[in-house]
Amino acid sequence: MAQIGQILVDVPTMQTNDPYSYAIPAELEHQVQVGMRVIVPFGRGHRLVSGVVVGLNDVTNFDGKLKPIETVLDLVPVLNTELRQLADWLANTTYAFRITCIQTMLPNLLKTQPKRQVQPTTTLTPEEMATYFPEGAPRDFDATKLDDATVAGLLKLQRAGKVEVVYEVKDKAAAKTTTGITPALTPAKLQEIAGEVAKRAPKQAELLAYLAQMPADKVVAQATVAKKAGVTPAVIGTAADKGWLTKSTLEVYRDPFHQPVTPTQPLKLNPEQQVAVDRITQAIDGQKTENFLVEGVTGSGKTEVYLQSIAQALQQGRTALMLVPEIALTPQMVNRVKARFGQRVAVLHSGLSKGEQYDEWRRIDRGEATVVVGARSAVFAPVENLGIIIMDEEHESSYKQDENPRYHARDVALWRGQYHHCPVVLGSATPSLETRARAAKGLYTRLVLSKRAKAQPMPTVHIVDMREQLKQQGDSDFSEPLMTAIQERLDRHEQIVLMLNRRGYSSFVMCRDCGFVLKCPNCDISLTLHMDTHSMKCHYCGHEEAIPHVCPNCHSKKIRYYGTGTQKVQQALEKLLPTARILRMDVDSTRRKGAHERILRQFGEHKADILLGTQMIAKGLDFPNVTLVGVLNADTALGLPDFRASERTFQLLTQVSGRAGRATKPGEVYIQTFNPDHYAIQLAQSQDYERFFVTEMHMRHQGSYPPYYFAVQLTASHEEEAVAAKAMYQIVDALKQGLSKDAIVLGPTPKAIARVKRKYYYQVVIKYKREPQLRPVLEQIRQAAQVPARHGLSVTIDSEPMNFM
DNA sequence: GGTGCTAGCAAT
DNA sequence: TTGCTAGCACCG
Repeated sequence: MAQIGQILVDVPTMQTNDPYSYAIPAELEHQVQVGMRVIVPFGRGHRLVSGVVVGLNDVTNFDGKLKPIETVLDLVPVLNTELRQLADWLANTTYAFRITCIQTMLPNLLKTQPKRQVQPTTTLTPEEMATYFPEGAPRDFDATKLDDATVAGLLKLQRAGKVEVVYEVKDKAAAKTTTGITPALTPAKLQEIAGEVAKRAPKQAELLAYLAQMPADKVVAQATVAKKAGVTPAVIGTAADKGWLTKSTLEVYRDPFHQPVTPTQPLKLNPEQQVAVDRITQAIDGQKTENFLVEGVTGSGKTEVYLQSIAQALQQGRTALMLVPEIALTPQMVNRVKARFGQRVAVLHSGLSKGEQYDEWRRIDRGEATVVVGARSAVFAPVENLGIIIMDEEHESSYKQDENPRYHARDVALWRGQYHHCPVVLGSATPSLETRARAAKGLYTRLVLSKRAKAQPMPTVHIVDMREQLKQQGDSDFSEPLMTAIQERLDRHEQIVLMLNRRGYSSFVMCRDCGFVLKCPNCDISLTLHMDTHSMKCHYCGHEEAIPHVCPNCHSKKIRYYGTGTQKVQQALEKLLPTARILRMDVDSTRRKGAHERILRQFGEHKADILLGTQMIAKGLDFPNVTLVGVLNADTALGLPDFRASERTFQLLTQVSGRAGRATKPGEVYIQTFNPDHYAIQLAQSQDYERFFVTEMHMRHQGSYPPYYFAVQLTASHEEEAVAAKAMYQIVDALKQGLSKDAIVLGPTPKAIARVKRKYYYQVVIKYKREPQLRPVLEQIRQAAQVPARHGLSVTIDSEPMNFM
């Protein structure tokens, strides 16, 4: 039996990025296994922290005295070999701490919560009690939440030995339980007693009869027994007292799916779909790590290809993982998978409560669910024996996490595909340039679905030149052609989707006399007007203040609103079309849990004529009665200083256009723009992805951008601008010394939004093709950033960033 | 991330 | 000389 455990402690620092050795006490010898969470003492005090066992052995090269493991938190390992290896790989490629990677992979409830408290060791004076323990002892001791005087006072008492600090590590993992029932006697005996009590206690007799036919080794929930036997829990209680049955604690799963779904059968495939399914299933059968790009126009039946490929994997006795963007994880999508695979499906996404997430995770971990559908973090689902991994809407930027570890789910999916020798299928109507370029190089097998499955025509796309509109009819959010088209649909009782592109655009307050714009006191951006709360809000830090009536700068009363928010558009639209029923969907109207689904359901039931929303309406919606899509401002994102601006605009316009005319009725799209000649808009009109790809690749080549170059972004932030800037200049020096002449180092520059949450941001972008020294140089920068991190300077490294701004 | 050690400094 | 604070290495 192993004497020593290698533990990764839950302290995210450079020095603790390698495991520490701990002694395994005799009583835990048979409990501790690799992959389990433990609690260990750490540091010079008696602080307790949680950790994860990453190795067991009998020797260690640490020659000090080992501390013993305090507690084992798990009965079964929470991380298998694959996920432990994956965590190491992730830490290396994203420059994140190993423990942070592990935490990211586990469901929320498995993250432990350390708690620090203080309690008196001797009798304190009444004054001391009153100042430091007004609510009694022990009390919480969280230095970040207490004022300095209290902290200093308590530390003083501690030095005097009058109080002590105690630690606790709370494990939040809790399975939901219910009372379970098992018969305590043989069926014959139960029947005998039933006969005896039949006259006096008919209910008890009924229960006994039910118990008699229950399988002896099975535990049934009390609620089920009560319902099936037609008795109240009280009767069961009496029966338990008489020794006829035993009660036990039964673990149950919280079921996030309340409505039953009608099962579906595989649909007939068109020739293109058939080829795709054949190629993918070949790879599944051959246990081959072959990666596919399924490039299919909206409505081409990608989902059916996914479902039939999954079916093949299941038939081979293997499992399937399907990733979708969070926003597309609507009941519509989930139901399609559930309808095909029923109880075998587990769903993971942020809409579930933490308890539900944990339960779904355990169903997967125990092999009870063999199909997993989920958003980004579901790529870490503990599925074993994977037969296929699917990533829908592969180009979505939400697959990249924008906090540590800054991983891209696509890379993780490819890693797991290699580990399991199974195909990875990337699907999109508008693949990311990176993916499409890799397919061109032969790294992915490209499968094209060019035809709409139900043979509907593609929608007709019109471009409305808003410069002309401005000259003719003045400043309005609605052009004349769009209004005519809307009116037509209203007359025909058809539905309309209107999209307001919010990226880089919002309504702000400006003074017409002096040009003063109301800005956030913490961040470097203007405040956004919110009519629902009648306030000005900062979208970066959440700062909120009253709407000014007088200009704070020149005291003029001519302070007005500019820009276009969804609320303002809704009001304008209501004025123009008083009879139309309008539903609004944006960050504000969907903040409450379930609001998103409710709005979509209402629209699906035709309880509204117009769905007005931001980007979130562009994805995955399928409403047959929608025959018109209007994009109010196509080009607001084009002006952003980001090399992906064109790609994003093209993708968004193509996607939202796909919402029109999905059934028998033909669809029309109106795109309002001030840049009608821009290639992203022109090619979105002709729905020509290939030409867009070629054009954009040319632009990327010209600018030495991905996918021609790799990119790493480094950011330094500090409350004082000079500190952040200085740190970044030092980093640039280190980069220039360590990297080859071929590496392009851009910056340092202040970020486009230089100040967020009271901190200033400076960044550098490295572009390179081959840079063997990159990793060691970045590791060195990371190491050097440890010390100043104590003084509020944070340095982040983002490999292949999604936002260049 | 938290801690006790150490150096440096001011109050006594 | 003592008391306190800031900076810092270290935690198994």
